[in-house]
Amino acid sequence: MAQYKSDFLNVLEQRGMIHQISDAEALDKKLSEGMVTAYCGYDATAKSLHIGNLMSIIMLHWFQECGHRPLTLMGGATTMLGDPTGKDELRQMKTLDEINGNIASIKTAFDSFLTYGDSGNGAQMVNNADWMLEFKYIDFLRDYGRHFSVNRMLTMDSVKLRLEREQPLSFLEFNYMILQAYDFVELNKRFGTSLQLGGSDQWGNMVGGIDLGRRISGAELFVLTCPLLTKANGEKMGKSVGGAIWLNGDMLSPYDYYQFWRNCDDADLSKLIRIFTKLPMDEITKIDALEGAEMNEGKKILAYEATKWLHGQAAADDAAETARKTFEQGSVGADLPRVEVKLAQLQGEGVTVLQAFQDTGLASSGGEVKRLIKGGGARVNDKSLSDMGYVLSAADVTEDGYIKLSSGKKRHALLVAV
RNA sequence: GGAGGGGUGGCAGAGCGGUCAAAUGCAACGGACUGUAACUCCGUCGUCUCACGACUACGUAGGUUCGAAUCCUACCCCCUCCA
Repeated sequence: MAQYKSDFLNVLEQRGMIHQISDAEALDKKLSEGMVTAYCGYDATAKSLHIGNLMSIIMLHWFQECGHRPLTLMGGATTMLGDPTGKDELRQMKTLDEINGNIASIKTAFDSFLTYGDSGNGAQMVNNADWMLEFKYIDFLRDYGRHFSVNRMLTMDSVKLRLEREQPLSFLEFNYMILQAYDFVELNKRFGTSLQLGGSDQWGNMVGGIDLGRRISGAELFVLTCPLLTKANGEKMGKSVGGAIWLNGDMLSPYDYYQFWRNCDDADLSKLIRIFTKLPMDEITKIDALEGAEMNEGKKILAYEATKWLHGQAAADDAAETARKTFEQGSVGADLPRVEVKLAQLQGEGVTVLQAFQDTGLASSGGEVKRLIKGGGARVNDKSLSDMGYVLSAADVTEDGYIKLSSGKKRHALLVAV
């Protein structure tokens, strides 16, 4: 394991977050000599970032923690181009309003990891729409286009692989690396940014910025990538029952977020806890030593710490408590998803389980509920349900005022009588 | 602009006039086993009824057929080669 002079690189190294560095030695030197400004770019395609973006945010966190200044670059302009990769006929171009709304919404997650401020090493949020929307095509080509060799671009993995597999590659996409390279140079000009962080899949584009910087202004720029987050079995990480693991609480509840980490593979625990919690290394080492069923304790710590970091202590406590009650006591926690029903309706015609399971989001169609019941995975108040025509009535409401519905062992929801 | 190939379920990828709601793999969901793990095994996997059956689906719109994802026409999109 390499030893670095700078705190930042040492921290990342310890936590297994370094994949490649453009010039490790020179960067290390620079970082140890004084404050450096670094950035990482994010798309504003959704209202929330997801777990795939989290590692880079955490890199920025440590960066700031080590006394440097992080910038979060929102791709306000680049997002407007839409993601051309999708095969959908209607590649949805986002409107400026949508994008700006997304950006505002996304920022809430950053706040958990970075301290924004104008002075010292306060983090700053910037938006490439501020400079890109005004581009004049001809000027841009003259000033920057000439620095890019198509021959070279064709040899980059992102392009080469696509061409080899005979996959379509639009001109738009082909330009992405140029725009991204330009961002780096612009940020260097505006903020003295000299380091770009990102995922290893971005390496090619990021390095493009180094070259451009050298040609345009002779600036010495660096790039550092983190490994791509994959599960031990090689699958991409970041999906759960409901879909993507969003960082915003209104897109994915803290409880679900907690459960996501709680359910990680044994083989990933050690890796994840280093990256996604800020536990000191000596505690992490202890957790590394856990074996077999003991690892569940480690996973609880991972889940708790990761949730705490993102959603705060109170939310993490609630999530942990709900998980404990639900799984260890078989009772009910406050954080389980709940849906209201009118008491009068329960007393009257009642609610079919078919409907109830759909209302609570445990199933998306009547057929799915039926299959669930057939397979023996549906439960009402923890009692296995076999009658698919069953109608919930007031009699099913527990003394606490709800009906607990479960799909399998892990997914629960409450129907609350009001 | 010319020639050819193609658009099928979340993805990949068969089918090429009826037996196709559409093989197979992956993903997903449930069950068993467990440690709220992994592995393995079993079941499910368009909607509605769930028993039969009905309906909607194979780029879009028409057409030919008793009958089409499969044939024809037009349109849209993608790919390859030539110019």
